[in-house]
Amino acid sequence: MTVEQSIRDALSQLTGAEKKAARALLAEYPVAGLAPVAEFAGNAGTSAPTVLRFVARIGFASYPAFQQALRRELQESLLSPLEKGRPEPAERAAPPSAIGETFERIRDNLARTAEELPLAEIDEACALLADSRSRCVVLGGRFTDSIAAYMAAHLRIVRPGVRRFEGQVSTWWDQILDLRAGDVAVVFDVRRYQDDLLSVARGLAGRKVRIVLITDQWLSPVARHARIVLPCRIDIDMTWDSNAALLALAEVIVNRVTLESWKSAKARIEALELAHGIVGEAAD
Amino acid sequence: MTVEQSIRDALSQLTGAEKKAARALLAEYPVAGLAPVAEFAGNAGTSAPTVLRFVARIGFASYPAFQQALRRELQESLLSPLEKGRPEPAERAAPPSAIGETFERIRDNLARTAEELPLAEIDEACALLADSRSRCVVLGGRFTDSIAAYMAAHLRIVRPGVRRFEGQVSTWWDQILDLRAGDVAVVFDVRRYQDDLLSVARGLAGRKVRIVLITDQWLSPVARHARIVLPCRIDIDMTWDSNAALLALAEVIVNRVTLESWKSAKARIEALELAHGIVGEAAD
DNA sequence: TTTGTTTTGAAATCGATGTTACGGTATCGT
DNA sequence: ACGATACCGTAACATCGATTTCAAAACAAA
Repeated sequence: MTVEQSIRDALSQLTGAEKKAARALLAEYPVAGLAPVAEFAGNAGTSAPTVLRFVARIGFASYPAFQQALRRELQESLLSPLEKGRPEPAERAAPPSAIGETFERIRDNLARTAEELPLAEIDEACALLADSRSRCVVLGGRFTDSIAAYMAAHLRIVRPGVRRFEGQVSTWWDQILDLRAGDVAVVFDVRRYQDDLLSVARGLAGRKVRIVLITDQWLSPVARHARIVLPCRIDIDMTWDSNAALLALAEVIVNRVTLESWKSAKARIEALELAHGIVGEAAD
Repeated sequence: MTVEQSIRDALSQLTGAEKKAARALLAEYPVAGLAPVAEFAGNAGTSAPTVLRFVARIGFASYPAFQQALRRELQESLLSPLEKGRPEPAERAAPPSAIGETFERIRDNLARTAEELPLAEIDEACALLADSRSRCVVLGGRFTDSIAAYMAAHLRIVRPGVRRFEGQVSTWWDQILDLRAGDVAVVFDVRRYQDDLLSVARGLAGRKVRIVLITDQWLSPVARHARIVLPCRIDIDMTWDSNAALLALAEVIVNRVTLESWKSAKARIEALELAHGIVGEAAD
């Protein structure tokens, strides 16, 4: 039994502040534990006594004993460079929990989606999006709107001319007027297909806007007007569908587009980092 | 200049007993140096003062300083070799099915996340969220804000009193005043941690609001103020991180909460279906 | 061998670190 | 709202470990 496992096992029985210590250690395993207690505690945002109670709880007689165990483990793992950290999922006793199962289903959806997705279509979609001469709008339905937002937030950084349709549907029509033939629209729509999306899509198609549709396996009616259709698996047999595959697909596309238009993308990313980014770095 | 190199450079100028120390360290690098001086000296077959002279000779002010350097180095080398600063996508081989591979990585993240997530913590988080007496706010950072929105859109249906913090950060402070002790906040924050989120979290904690933090494996600083911390894998070794695991986790939680508070949830869902839903069905 | 120099470890010192005791505070149940 | 319980961090304490001193040992040169 490795120390890491002991911690994960005991985690649920730990008190609040002890959990802080546990998390800090797991986040920087095992180095965090090799520091003096005070430093460890500071890192974890708690006090030294709590850290000591924590190591006692996971079964060590003293802090030095705990550190020795860490060193010992570390030495062994360094000897077999093959190791590379990941424990065999087999040896991990995963009690068949509802939660694990749900995750499993979501992963399955991802796998099937990846299998079934027409690669050529994705390529074409990425090519369309990488062409920075055209404008680009992103929109989605009731729940998928968030995913549209996520994608737009990234795309906007990579290339110019990205807009998102949000809020009142009626205002969308005004914005459609700004679009020209050859522009690109990314539409998210999954079951409980919304007919306002459909009519907007019709409007877009009317203005010769190319539509990239990201939908479910049953295909939104928007497909009729779409240049490219990318179906994802969303069913997980629970109250709510899972849109994780849509998000993953959006991420794949964003990364791909970033690569394809790296030259301009890089410049934009750096400019934005300067104006916006550094702020977050200091936190710690 | 790594410590190991310093040693090799200095090796020739060391005295006999000091060389013993150097050899012992190189033989079990860097673990040997993480032990207390006496142990190190014993291992090397020499005495503590010699080890100290050795450490001084290779340029450290003290033994603790030397150990700190070792830990620092170790931590960096352990950070999955990927992590070190983002490589230029150009130099990255983007062979045939880059797309399939990316999907693969995202799925891997989901798998590891599911493995490493503390189930008990999720249970507790769900219990908090299923308690409809408390109010509940959802918020996220630059990119994760969309995921917050997604989660809020679902939660809002399942239970009453769900708010989302969006738009101008300054307006959040007003809304915090509406919250009472025992209310719940779901905070999404991943690397490039934003310090406005941190300060808001601090504010929330000050008002005794329970914070459920969904973050990455390196833990947002918000963790200090969080009641529950759920770390997800986000690294896929590309320009952009993948937040798919966060979304999946949000979905898992939403489904779980829906089940737990099914009685009230069912009524609300049906009511909303009537007011809002049927519209989309006909389209096709 | 003897002398002067360098190197080394035993022992003493000093400081830091782990540990414990205690009082305040939050949390939960009544 | 109130009291009981558990939890947590401050502060005092004790121990261990890093550092320094110094004298003996090893070595080199005469």
